[in-house]
Amino acid sequence: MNNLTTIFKALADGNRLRIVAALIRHEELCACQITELIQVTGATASRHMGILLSSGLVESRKDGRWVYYRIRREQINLSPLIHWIETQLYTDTDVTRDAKKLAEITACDPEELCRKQRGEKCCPKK
Amino acid sequence: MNNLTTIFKALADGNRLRIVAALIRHEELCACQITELIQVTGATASRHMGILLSSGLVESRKDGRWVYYRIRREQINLSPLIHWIETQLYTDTDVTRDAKKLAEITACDPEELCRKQRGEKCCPKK
DNA sequence: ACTATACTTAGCCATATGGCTAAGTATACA
DNA sequence: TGTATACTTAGCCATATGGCTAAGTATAGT
Repeated sequence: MNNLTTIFKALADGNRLRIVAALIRHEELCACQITELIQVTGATASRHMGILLSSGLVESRKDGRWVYYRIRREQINLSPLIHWIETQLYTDTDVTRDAKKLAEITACDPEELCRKQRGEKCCPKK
Repeated sequence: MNNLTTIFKALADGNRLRIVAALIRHEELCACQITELIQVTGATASRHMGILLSSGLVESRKDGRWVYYRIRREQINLSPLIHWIETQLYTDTDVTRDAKKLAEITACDPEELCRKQRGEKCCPKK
């Protein structure tokens, strides 16, 4: 039951739910993309990802300086939950707004995105 | 999405999850039975039930001085979630302990249970 | 009408949570 | 080997949460 409360606690925050929704649609996102999406500091995003990781909902993969996150789809006992969330969010206005924003975010390299986050110019659109 | 975070917040507490688990098994329980199960004051139990009610997971029915709660099973979009929780908790040790306790609790009338909660003698077993 | 009582609401307190900044770690590249 | 940088961890602060007691509400029974 402790296990289950950890999962629900992980999902009981608007920003983390946005992240999960984003990962449901995008297969894999890197930390800076998630940071850009929810508009918090990298430190805050990192902590959210830590919570999602330890709940077992999400897994990460390190590639050089970059960390990529994805839904742990091989956890088959979680998949009905993920699927349910997906159906609940299918027509959600916040999620569709995020989806639009994510399209822009994923359009540029993480490389460029991070440059932008340090205040430099990047990514023609917006 | 706000709707969904409300649901997950409602489930992101050990005592409320115990209550949901109890209601999954017992169809209907009254406030004093829930209070007895999770061993908090009536006021605290009442607040937990308020949170579960406003999440839409649970509904209530008043019968005289008694209030009965049950899972809102007619909410068909919630039923996959409820079913998933059920499968997750099926072999859970905390839940089986609660199930045992609930058997004792439901063995006596709410009438008697409340008498016990005021410190009077009640219910032969324990 | 009055009292008892099952539950709810209000108000208090300790802890948990989510944001931040600043410092730490690890990796790429000159 | 040294610097830049992508992310993590530590520590701070404001707000949220979950427990309690006490007061309020509604209903049953005398």
